[in-house]
Amino acid sequence: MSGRENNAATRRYHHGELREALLAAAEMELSEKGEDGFSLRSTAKRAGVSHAAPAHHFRDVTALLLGLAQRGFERLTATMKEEQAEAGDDPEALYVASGVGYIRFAAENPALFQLMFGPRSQHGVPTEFAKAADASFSVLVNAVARLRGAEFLKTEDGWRDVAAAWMMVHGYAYLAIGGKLGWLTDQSFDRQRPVIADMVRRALRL
Amino acid sequence: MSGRENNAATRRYHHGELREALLAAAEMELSEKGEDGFSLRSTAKRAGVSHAAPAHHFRDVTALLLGLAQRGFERLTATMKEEQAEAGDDPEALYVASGVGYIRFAAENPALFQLMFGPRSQHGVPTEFAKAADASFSVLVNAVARLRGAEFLKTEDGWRDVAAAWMMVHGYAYLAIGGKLGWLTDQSFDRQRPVIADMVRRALRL
DNA sequence: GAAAAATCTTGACACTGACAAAATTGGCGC
DNA sequence: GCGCCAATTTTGTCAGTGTCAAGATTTTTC
Repeated sequence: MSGRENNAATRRYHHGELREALLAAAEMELSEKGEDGFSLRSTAKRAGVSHAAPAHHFRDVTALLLGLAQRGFERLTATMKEEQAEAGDDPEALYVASGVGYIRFAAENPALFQLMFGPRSQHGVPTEFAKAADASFSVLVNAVARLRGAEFLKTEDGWRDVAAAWMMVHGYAYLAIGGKLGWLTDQSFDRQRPVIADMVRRALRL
Repeated sequence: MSGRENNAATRRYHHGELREALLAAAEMELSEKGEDGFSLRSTAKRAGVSHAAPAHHFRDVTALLLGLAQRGFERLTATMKEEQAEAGDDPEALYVASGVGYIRFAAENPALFQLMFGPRSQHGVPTEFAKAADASFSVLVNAVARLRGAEFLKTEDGWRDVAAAWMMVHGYAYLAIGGKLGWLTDQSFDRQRPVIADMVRRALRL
């Protein structure tokens, strides 16, 4: 025997997967306490290591949160593609589905979503982070491209369409999280779908 | 003489207007260091008082920031009405102007704007705060009402219009602040106005 | 199998927000 | 004028935070 059971992993001196464990612990910490109230020491405790252990995997607390946000973008991309997959291949349905996925992710991961677009994620982010964020953005861009044509996207009006779509879904997501849309968000997400579809279509005047 | 000059006020033992001075200092602190990095002790120092002085005017740091956010909403309301005043009395121009004001305020006070809609301002806010926030919202609601008719606003479709308008301006504001709209925000605000008008009109399919 | 690198722990430091107790001041009745 | 009370501010303290340095332990490499 060798005392190899613990919270998150086999618990020897060298954890082995501490980086992953820290990200998982950080997500729990984030969704429980919010970005304010988030504590590095507390997440370390959650992962079953000492308070200084994270330093070898993340330079500082911002680096940890940025790593978490990066994972968030990857999952956001996945959620949008998920919705797309269930929408068939009609371009308009595909476009709407992208927006629905965006908003569903935000509703299911409110604290994480706010972190992904919060002040920490704005200036001077590492390249990998920017790539993950761009990938999410691209899902929307591609959906609009399939609807309007790839050529159109190179024009000013094309970018306006993309921007409008993004603004609309982002605004929906943010206000919903903030509880400003009580008459909507009191209902189940499935009952919001037609409203979301309406909103998303407005952005492109569909 | 009586040693009555200092940073913010006349600097006797009883400050006299400490509450105001703290809010002013807090806004500087916020725009310089952001919501992360905001320090109560540092703002107290800015206002020229000891670290525990704010306690008698604000229960804790959240109460101070909420007071600041409340002022923010009052100024947001003012900015929207300002734009309305310069827009004549055409209902559509009035509606567009409301959105422009919303976005201009956000662009001019990014950190404050994020505070006003951040996690701190979401659950269990004091009544006065909610009133100030509602007042800002009402400017938009009234603009839509003047455009669509007050009766229409009581219907589901009416609320959808209001929500769509809010989502669009909020999304624009947030993405602009986050630097996601570089091709737009690199330009002066006045050159953004036609784009903003376009976006805001999309929300109501005008 | 020993040396080197990576990983984790312990200990320390300055800083933070919050609380308690003492000090200072302004306002009130007299 | 005087004295007392309440409001305000200061000083002192405490637990908790993020980060750094040094030591302990393990894995890897040669």
